[in-house]
Amino acid sequence: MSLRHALLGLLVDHPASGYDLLKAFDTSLANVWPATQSQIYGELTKLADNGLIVVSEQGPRGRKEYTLTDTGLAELRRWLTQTEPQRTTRSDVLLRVFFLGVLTPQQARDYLAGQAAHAAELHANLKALDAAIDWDDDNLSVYGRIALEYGQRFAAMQQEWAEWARTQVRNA
Amino acid sequence: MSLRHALLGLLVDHPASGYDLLKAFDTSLANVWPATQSQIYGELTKLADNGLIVVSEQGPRGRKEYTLTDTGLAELRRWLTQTEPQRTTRSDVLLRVFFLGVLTPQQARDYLAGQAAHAAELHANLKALDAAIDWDDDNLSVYGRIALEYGQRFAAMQQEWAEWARTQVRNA
DNA sequence: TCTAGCATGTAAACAGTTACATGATTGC
DNA sequence: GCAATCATGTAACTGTTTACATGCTAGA
Repeated sequence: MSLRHALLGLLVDHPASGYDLLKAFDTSLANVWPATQSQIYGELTKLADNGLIVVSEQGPRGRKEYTLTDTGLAELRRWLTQTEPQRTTRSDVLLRVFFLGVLTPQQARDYLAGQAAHAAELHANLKALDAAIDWDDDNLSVYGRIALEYGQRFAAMQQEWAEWARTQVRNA
Repeated sequence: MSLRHALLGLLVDHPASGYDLLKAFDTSLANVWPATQSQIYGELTKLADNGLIVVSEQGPRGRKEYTLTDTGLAELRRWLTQTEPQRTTRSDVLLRVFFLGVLTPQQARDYLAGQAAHAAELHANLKALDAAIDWDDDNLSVYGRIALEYGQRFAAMQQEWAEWARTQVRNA
C-alpha cells in the first residue's frame, strides 16, 4: 500500500494537515499517485493510530497538523530500501489497441491519432511546467526534476509511438 | 470498468472458457491489464446475465465455453469509439523517486541503478519475444505488434531515464 | 495409480471512488 | 451578509487480491 508511504514522504521536513496533503496530491503527485480526500483522511487516522505520525498542532476549523515521528521516518526508509516497487500497471489506452481490429482501419487510425494528440498536449504542458519552475539544487529540486523528466520522456515516447502506430494500420 | 471489455475483446472470433481466458490474461494481457481467476469467473457470469456473451457449449469438467453475442460486439465497439480511455495511472517506481532525498546519495543511486537494470531486462525479454513471434499481416498480428512495440519503447525509455537520473544525484 | 493440469466457484479483505454531510473562517 | 475556501468525516459502492474449496480427466 503506497498511499501510506506517500503520506509519510510528504510529511518529511514539514508538518501538514489533511487538507494541505490533499492539495499536494492534487498538484505534484496527481500524475504519479492520485488520491481522494476520503482516502487521505482515513489513512492519516490510521497512521496516527499506529504512531507513524502525530497530531502536533490543532488550528482553527478543526485543523489537525500532523508531524512525522521517528518511527514513521524509519518506516519510510524501510519501504524505500527494503521493499521492491510494485510494477503491476494497467493501461486502458493500450488495452484498446489489442481490440482495434473490430473497428474499421479509419476508426483505428483516428484512435491512434487521438492518443498522439493527447500525448503531445501532455508533453507541452510538462515542458512548460519545467520551464516555469525555478529549480535550485536542494533535494526537492533534484528529485522533483528527475520525476518531471520522466513525465516528459514518457509523453514524448507515447506521442512518437502513436504516430508510428498510425502508419502501421493499412486498409484491409 | 475495462475488465469487462477486455473479456469481450478476447471473445471476438473465438469462443473460450473462463480457463482459456485466464491463460490469455496471464500471457498476452499480463502487462496491460492483469486479472485474477476470481475476477474473470465473476465477470463472465455477469456478462452472461446481461446477454453480452452466451454459454455456447458445455464440455468435460464443467467447462463452459462462452461466445460473444451481437449485443456484446456492439458494446465493445461502443466502448472503443464512444468512450475515452481512462488515464489515471499509479507508479510506485516514480513515487519513490520523490522521496529519495531521505536516503543517502549512494542509496538513491543504487535505487535508480536497480530500476535501470530492471528496465533493461524487460526490454531484452520483449525484444526476444518480438523476434520469436512469427508475425503475419492479419489484424491480431498488426495490433499485437503495435502493443509489443509500445512495451519495447517504454522499457527503453525507462532504462535511459534511470541511467540519466543516476548521474543527476550528487553527493550532498 | 497417481500426478499434472483442466475447470469452476465463493468468501473475506483491501484499495479506491463517489457522494453525502457538516461546519468554521476569511476577505470582500 | 455572502461567497470562497478551509477543514474534516462517513457511507455506499466498485474493483482487485488472496485464500479457500471442490472435483474431473488425460496421460505417464
